[in-house]
Amino acid sequence: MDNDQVAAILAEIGVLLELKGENPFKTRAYTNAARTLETFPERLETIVAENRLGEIKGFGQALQDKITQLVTTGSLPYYDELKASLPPGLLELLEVPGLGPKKVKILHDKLNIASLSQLETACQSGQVAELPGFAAKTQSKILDGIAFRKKYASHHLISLALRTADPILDQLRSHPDVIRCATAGSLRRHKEIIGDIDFLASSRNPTAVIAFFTALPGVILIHASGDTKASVVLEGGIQADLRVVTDPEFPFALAYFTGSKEHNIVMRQRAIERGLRLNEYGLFRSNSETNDPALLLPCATEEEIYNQLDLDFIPPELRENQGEFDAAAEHRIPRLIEWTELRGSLHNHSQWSDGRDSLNDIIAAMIDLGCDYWAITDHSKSSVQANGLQPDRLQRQITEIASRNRRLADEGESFRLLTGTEVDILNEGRLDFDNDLLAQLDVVVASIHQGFTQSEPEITRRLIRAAENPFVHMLGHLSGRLLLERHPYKLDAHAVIDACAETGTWIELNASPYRFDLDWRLWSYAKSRGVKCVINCDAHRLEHSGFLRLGAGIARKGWLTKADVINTLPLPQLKKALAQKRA
DNA sequence: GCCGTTTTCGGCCCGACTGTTTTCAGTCG
Repeated sequence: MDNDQVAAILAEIGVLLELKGENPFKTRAYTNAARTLETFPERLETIVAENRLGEIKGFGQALQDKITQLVTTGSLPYYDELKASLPPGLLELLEVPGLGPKKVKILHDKLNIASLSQLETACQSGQVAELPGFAAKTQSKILDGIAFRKKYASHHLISLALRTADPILDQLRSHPDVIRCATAGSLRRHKEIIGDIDFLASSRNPTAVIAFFTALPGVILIHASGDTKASVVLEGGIQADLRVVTDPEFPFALAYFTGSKEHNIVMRQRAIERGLRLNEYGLFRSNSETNDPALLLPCATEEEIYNQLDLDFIPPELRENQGEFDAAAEHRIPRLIEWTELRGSLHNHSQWSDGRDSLNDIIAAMIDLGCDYWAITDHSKSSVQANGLQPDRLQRQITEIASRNRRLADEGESFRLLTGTEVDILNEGRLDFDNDLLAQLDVVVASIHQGFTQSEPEITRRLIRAAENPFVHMLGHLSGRLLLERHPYKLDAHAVIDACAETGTWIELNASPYRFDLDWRLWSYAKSRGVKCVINCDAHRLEHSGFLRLGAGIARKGWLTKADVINTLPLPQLKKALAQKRA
């Protein structure tokens, strides 16, 4: 079993223990261990073989034994027994808003409810309202929650969340009672999938701001509305929370509500170690219970809060408790890449295959955007569904791009189109074009578009063979996932990264918000192996050039700097880098 | 289940809101 599989099982054990009513700190130990493994840079197989599990913080004897069993035997009787002791439907009950482990346990113990449909029936017949701790209001809230769940997704792509949040942010900022306003939470941390949108505002009149927010035209449902906090559902089904604080409290609240939860826990612990108390209202001297203003250490910005805790500023994208505290304490937080440092994209499509736009339109738009170059990497012949190019059409496209570039040169324009292909990786790792043809192209991206159901060793081998081809510059969308739609195919990403390191092959960070592939959690491993990143739009229409910005956000989450990303290079240096593998 | 120079037990982040309660438990973030 690999890291992800073990992490998934530990996370499920955490939830199952919660449902059993176990000690919450025990359940947290499993949840924390799962989280650690999700982003752990080394392969568990290696760690177990070298008997180093105990060196990982939070991995005590019990967890070490269980993980070792999972990695070496592929199964864990403790988990199987735990799972068998509870009906599988209980897990989905937890997804109903307002239902936590305690209430689910009561529903199961008293009414033998073990699925969403059973819960719906019991609510409709009024049985749920009779239970201790439940009443009419809870019952109808559960019914609303089940109906809502049928109608809307609970998770959303960051691109949709940004489109939803930006206009609301503008409206809040224009309200006369709002002093400062920002988004926080997973949106500010630039997670690829967003559960809800968190807004934070400072004001002397929170009631007015809350009233304004809950009355916005996009609000279709109000979950909760108090003096300083409101929770609503917006059109499209995204939940949005607003918290209103005083202006001096704003930086503390911004840090607090940006999270992540795991990051905040460490922040609080650091405060306690220094005889301080940190919460969303401030950083206070002494451990007294009250938020006494006389004991406040005023901080005008988030950076000052970090400094008070002997840390350098930690950019929101890194606040996942994934090593940022050690780095910040030792002044090792890198200067993360900015999207404006990107000079172009090396994986894009045109109307020659399944893109929408002509070469001329692409040239005009990308010059307008300020790019130095833009590679046209249309699909290869086997991608019939995407109108992939036969070799003769690709030859014609090479000629046409050359003539466009001559015209650009004549006009004194420095922008250039680059020729290229997104060549299919076929079975056994053969490529869809001959090396003779690939050798004529500026940029070769190799990607898998078929044979998704092959075994992990087969797919891993295909990708490694593609990396070994001297004409392949980079591997495209490595895992093949489509966020919220399609799981990645099975592959050993660490082994492929190792092969890229050995062959000098780059890995794409596909910046389409449906992909963000390679996942940000794997970039620190890739970086540690010296593998370079290319942030590509995989543009199929002009507006997809906006993905550069989103992709840079994901690269920042992966701790990448300008030097780690190939397409920050100006054209002459890029051409040298492209020639390097072939030489 | 984890952790530890106040160490093998007794802690483990903390506050807002809701609903069901006659003072608080559960959920959420």
